[in-house]
Amino acid sequence: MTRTAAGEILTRLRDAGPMSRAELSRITGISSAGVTKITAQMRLEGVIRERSAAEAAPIGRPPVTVEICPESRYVVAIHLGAGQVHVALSDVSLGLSLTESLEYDLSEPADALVSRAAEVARSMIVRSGVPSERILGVGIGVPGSVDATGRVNTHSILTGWQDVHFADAFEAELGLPAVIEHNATALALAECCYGIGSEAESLLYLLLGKGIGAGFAQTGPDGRRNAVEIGHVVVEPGGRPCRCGGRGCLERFFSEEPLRALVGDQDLSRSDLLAAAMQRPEWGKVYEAFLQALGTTVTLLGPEMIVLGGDLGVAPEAFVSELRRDLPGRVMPQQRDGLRIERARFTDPAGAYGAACIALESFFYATGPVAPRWPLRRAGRA
Amino acid sequence: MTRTAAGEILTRLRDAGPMSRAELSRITGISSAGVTKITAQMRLEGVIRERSAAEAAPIGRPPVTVEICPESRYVVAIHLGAGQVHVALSDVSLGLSLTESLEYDLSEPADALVSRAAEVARSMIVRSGVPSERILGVGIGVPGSVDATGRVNTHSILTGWQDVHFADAFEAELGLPAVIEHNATALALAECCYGIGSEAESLLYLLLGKGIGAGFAQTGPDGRRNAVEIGHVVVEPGGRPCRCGGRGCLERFFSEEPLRALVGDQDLSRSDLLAAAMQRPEWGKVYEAFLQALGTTVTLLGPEMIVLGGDLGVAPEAFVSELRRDLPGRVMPQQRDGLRIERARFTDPAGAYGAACIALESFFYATGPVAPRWPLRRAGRA
DNA sequence: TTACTTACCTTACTAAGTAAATTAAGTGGT
DNA sequence: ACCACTTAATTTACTTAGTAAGGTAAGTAA
Repeated sequence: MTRTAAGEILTRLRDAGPMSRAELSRITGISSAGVTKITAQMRLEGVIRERSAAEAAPIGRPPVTVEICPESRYVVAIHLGAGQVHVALSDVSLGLSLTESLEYDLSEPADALVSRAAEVARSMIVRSGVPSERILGVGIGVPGSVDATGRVNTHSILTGWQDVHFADAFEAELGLPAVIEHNATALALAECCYGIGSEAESLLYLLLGKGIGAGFAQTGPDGRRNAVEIGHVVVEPGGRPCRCGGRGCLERFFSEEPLRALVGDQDLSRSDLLAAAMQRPEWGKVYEAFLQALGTTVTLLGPEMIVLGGDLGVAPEAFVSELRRDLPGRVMPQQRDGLRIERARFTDPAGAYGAACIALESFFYATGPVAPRWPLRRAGRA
Repeated sequence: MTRTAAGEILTRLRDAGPMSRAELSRITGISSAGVTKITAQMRLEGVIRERSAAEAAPIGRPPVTVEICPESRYVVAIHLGAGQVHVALSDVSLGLSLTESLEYDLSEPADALVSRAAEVARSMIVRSGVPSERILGVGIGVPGSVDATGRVNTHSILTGWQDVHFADAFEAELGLPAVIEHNATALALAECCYGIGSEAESLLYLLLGKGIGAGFAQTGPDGRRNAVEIGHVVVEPGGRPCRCGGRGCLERFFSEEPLRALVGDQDLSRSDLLAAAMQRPEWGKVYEAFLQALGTTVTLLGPEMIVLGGDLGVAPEAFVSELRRDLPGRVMPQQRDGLRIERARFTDPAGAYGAACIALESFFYATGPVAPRWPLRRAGRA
């Protein structure tokens, strides 16, 4: 979706690392004059800097390498998880400088939650000492579906939210532009751009927690991204009823509650749950259901990589190696060859990384539906 | 993916019908000055015309309605189906003025087929009497996967083609720019833009023929489209081997060959096959497999409408009504509510409509990866 | 020193739009 | 008949984001 030459240049510098203006011109197709002009502007804005040339070519004028200044701009990341909110401040290389979390009750009204999260964000901004004009915007990750404009949370099963205008709400609270995205989708993009999937063209991010969800992301201009309701793929037609209204959904087999029931231990930490479940005789059926749903998802969406996130990111090595062994047999040969299965790189406040990534795409790399905000002089004019 | 204001205006005139410049400005957000300038250029080019105003508002200066001239430009459509090629000439409203078909053997080399198809296209262009500068380009529908650039047929199971550069080949043959797309995907877009799905935001096109395939299309800027390998969704793990390399794929249950085996009649026409199959006692299992794969596909992709194409487009009414009754129970409630199931509007040389649509998107409405070609004066300068 | 190569910058230009003011073409009140 | 009012369309002057062409910078090699 990269639209402007400036966004294209920044994205290349992020993905391929520091390089000379000449090389930028070659790989982007932008004229060298254009690169000069745009990089000059960016240097004025403090967004990129020159670096004392690396290995010069043996001939001709040695190139000057330019690189992104990670701390030149920041975004606020707000991850609304199941009962927990993470707020963080991220630089443009997805480095989180401050993070904070807060608990909430799933029945808490959305607007009350927005106020509390915004208060945390405000105090964090103050504490960080980052001048406000360097903070470009807010990215919000939500545990449910998002409309096409990236402003409304249309539906969240877990909390019961319906058509909540989170972007509007946070913009009003913080005075910064905001975008929202589905949690797993945001994480898919984060892994795709900055994490384990940076070499892959497309990726499916699997998120196991209270439920099981997924997101799909693709790099490049016109790279699409979308939520994937893998938790509600039917793996046992006519099976047990699911909160989604269907029957026999994957989530009724492979998510916290059914796994806990399988293990029969309510005190086990969630990260140990999978290891314990794998010891049970009934595990085979659960694993088969998971494999079937995942195989179908890969067949239909064709990702080059599967990234295991949430509790799957800390799954026992046996689980990962079994999956690497068994999944290829469930997908088409063309997909099978290149298919990689990896653990997620971003953990801990994983959702905050996703939310930050979404904000960066929109407000810094200019690949989202919103105009970039880093040219400060233009923003100052408004 | 609409990028230029000109493309945006044309797309609106297509989707919402003729309207005044003022209204175009309002709904697109383009300044009224811009609309004036752009429409003036388009009128010069002969692409749009004014119409003696419709019902004027009771107050203020009466608006002048503008509309697209369907016969102002043409594209060549080439549909490469299973053993049959359709070549057609289409105006910008997807009206096919000439169509022709030719048979080929599935083992015929791709380049020989290109030559023969191109020869048909050349003679058709001559016969049509359309001046060559009004023919914008070629759209090619292929029975397999296509790379991201819209130029290479990476893989076709039916014919065994691998990495065939159809766009390059037809450009060389015809001297016109070319784009390719997966057949079912092209048809999805055609139904979405001009056919039964014009009110829907997104749609899944199901194509039953020798195999079963599908395509997904979404309207609007950033509207994505992609092939959907529904035929290779596994509906019976460990089942009968499929030519794709997997086992128990839907295509082993629900496509020409297995249906014919079910009915036990080799002479039945393909359009009567489904009706005959529905009478057999084993139909229930086949239908269940279809329902399961389709339900999962809808869950994962979330289309607003399902369009039945190919032999499904002429399926018995009983089939369609059963599907309308049974499918909603297999998808999530949010998807269930708005989900519509309809027969395709484009039949006969259906694939040609798809191919034409793809060409129009790229070369006229400027929503594809290629620059629009309708401004003749610019093209003349090159 | 001179020739050559590659990197980068400057100038002049163009494409594609916008904002603000102006003109056009109707209605209805007096 | 005339004028206020409204909406539509156009014109003018400007802005933004680039490109093309050519010049300058900074090194190596003979």
